[in-house]
Amino acid sequence: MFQTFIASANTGTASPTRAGSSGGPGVRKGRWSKEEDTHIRRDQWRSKEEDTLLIRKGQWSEEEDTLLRKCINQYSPVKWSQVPKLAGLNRCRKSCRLRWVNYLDPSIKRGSFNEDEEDLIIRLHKLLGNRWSLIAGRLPGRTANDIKNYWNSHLSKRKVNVEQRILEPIRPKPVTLPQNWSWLRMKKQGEAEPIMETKVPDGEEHDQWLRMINDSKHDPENYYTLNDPMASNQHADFGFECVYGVGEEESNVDAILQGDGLLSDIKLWNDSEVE
DNA sequence: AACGCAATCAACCGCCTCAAA
DNA sequence: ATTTGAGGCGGTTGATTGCGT
Repeated sequence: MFQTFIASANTGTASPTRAGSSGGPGVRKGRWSKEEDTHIRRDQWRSKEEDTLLIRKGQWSEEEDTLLRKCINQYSPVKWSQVPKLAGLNRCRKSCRLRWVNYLDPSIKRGSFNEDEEDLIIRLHKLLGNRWSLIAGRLPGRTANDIKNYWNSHLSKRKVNVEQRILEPIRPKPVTLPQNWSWLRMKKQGEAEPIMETKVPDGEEHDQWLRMINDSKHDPENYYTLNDPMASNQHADFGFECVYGVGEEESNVDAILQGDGLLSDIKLWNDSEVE
């Protein structure tokens, strides 16, 4: 089915113009050409078992896609290390996995990102930085690779803009909140710049907010002191968990997203918006 | 039509973590 | 305690595509 090629025993390379990791004069470097790619060459990701094989690289053919789809559908859940063998593919496990998770998985959403998704990516990137898989986890049907590519090709162009609005990813840290509770202005400790603005919710959402705060009061892990922000004009020292919900980082993010209403009014802002 | 440049994105690379041996 | 294998991740590359000249 695939071309075979006898590799050099020393270098393991399939092309006479290529060498092993040590390289050397006259040796071609950089991306493998299409022509070279028709040869089957070594794969650095491979396991010991795979080491005995000559693994294909480069663009996937329709035939390979079909084999991989068939294999996953038939054997799922399956160990990726077994996929090449089961599928009859001369690809390494990692290549198979990547092809599936980034392209073949039927749950993957194709097409351009809409405004909502874009907005969500910006907000999540502000919170999480370049943790693409976490971000992808909150955009159904989108892969980490797609989001990363989209960020790098589209959103990073607006980086200057974004950076004016977002000073840094939010990290749990104690802050002092001002007396004006119609909105909260949080400041980075020791710095003057406010990093975000949000409104304290009212009505039922306010009750939810207070419950969350009260619950967290009794959590010995919390490092902040707490006053009821709506009950008085006192200052209160908070950790960001207080705003986002107490727990692991992920659940904090969930709190932001699920608590729409509680926190949907999170607003990125620049200096011109500061009172 | 031909060329050059920029943008896009699939795929590769190297590293990390974790579990099992 | 150490080694090994597997899965997963973010960064990067380079082929392809699109667009302007």
